[in-house]
Amino acid sequence: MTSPASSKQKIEHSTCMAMTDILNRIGDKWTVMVVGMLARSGTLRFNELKRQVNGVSQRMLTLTLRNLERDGLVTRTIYPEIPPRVEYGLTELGRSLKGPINALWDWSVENGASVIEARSIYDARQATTHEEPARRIAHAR
Amino acid sequence: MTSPASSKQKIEHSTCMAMTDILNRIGDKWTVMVVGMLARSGTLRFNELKRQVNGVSQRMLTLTLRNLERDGLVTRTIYPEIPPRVEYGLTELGRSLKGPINALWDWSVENGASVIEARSIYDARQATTHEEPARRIAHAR
DNA sequence: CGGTATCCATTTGGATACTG
DNA sequence: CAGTATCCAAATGGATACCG
Repeated sequence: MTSPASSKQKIEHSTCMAMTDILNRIGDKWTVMVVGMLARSGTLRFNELKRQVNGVSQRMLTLTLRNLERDGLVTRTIYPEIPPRVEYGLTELGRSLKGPINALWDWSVENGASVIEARSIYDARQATTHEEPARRIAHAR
Repeated sequence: MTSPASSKQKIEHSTCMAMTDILNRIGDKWTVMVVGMLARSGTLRFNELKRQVNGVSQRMLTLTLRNLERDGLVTRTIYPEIPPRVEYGLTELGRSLKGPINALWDWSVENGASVIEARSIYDARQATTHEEPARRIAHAR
């Protein structure tokens, strides 16, 4: 049931879907790091990536790269040599993601400390055995 | 402040930590939608939010809001009335997230279709019972 | 109205072993 | 080197019931 313009400007459902979809891709544990590394280096081999993305397991790097390849963000080039060589790089579409990711990256660098601080304040408040509520309560009118 | 030409060479570990940390917050299933709604409306009550964020359960909305409050991105104001009224809004820090989120949102709107298309191409290729490899193979040199 | 508490299914991802 | 395959633990999140 689509109400006729009665409610406020409605955010289009398809738009939300697209956003949710993309967030599911870049919101996982390793994707942004992988894209970031590829953006910096242009092209990297599997184990080069594995070394640069600190802590990623072989399994997860493979899955992350496959998903990125499937979504058209990363190219995978096989060189039929022995030992085998496989190089990963960003597609044009993948490179276009650099902007949004950098925006997020910059925000993190600028405001990460504030978030950490807010957390410790919040946690400290919870730890004060509820002696002091100190919550945000508006005065009754 | 840090080493002079280190920007290209090595990504600072603390920087990656901050980015990972923020991604863990905004990368979950509901956070971006909640922040988006609050950014649009300025302030919303719990059930108003619940109606606008399509599909969110009461539990997850509560958890999402608590995390955002803990991170200093959202304010929670209790009006001691009956029935109770609680209003949520963005903090200054929370509003500063609008930029990066919008960048991502815009990218999704612009490129969402390309990703969907890339997926179906990839999947179709996999479905061709491996008759045609069609993978990206560089010619041996 | 605005939550908690509990239970449970699904998803995610790490460790390990094996392969062409 | 660049993966697969398998197993398993932890995290995520939905459904439901109850509460001040």
